[in-house]
Amino acid sequence: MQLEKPLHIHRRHADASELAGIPWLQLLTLQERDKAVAELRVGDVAPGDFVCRLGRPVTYWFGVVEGLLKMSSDNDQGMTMTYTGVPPGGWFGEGTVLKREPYRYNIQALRKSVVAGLPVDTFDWLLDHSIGFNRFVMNQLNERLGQFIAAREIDRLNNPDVRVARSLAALCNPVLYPGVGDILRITQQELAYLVGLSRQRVNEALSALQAQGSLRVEYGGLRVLDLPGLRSTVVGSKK
DNA sequence: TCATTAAATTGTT
DNA sequence: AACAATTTAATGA
Repeated sequence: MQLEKPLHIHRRHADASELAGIPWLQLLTLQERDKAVAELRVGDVAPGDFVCRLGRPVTYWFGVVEGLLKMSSDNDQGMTMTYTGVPPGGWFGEGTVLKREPYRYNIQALRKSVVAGLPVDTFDWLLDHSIGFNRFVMNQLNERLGQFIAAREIDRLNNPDVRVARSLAALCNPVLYPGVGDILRITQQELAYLVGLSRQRVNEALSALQAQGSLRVEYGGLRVLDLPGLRSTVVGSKK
């Protein structure tokens, strides 16, 4: 499977550009923000590195500043199933942090990435003190619920083009992943890995989606032109 | 800053 | 899975 890599990546403080990539900071008051920034840590992770592992105690609430992570889980047979990718702007694990449960999944870097972490105690403090923070977390939980329902549907789809379209739409969710914008930085190989198809098939699907005008294929990424169109893509064409 | 080279990504079979 | 073509990143003058 995968190599065991060091788990704790929190190293330095975030610089200005990294702070700008953390969506919930702007919802805080100055005092709250100061405290959060003081406790925030960022670190670089290499492809294959684990950000958190299933079963380990919760230490941080994590977010992606740059790069791409993969959320996966191992079933009892040791098979790894991938739930979703986590692009820039995505924060995850509120549920486990809230309940102080062990992580229920693995988070692994798909490529070289910058990850930010907020210590659980600071998370709790913000939850107790900040209206803006509460609103963000609530929004996040609600939106993620929708994502999981959509993910189950995607799993049942047998048409590769549609699977790719829906998965892409999920990765471009502006609420969960505000750091993405209209260009999603992801290679066809990475997308293939997330969706569970061959790179060739993904390439073919992307060409079809480009022909239908939903996106444009670019080097190292995709420009999303019609997000609703991606979501409603059906076999053959748009709904 | 520019030119050259290496590495990464894509399109195709 | 392999290959060539294309794009980006890295290097050094």
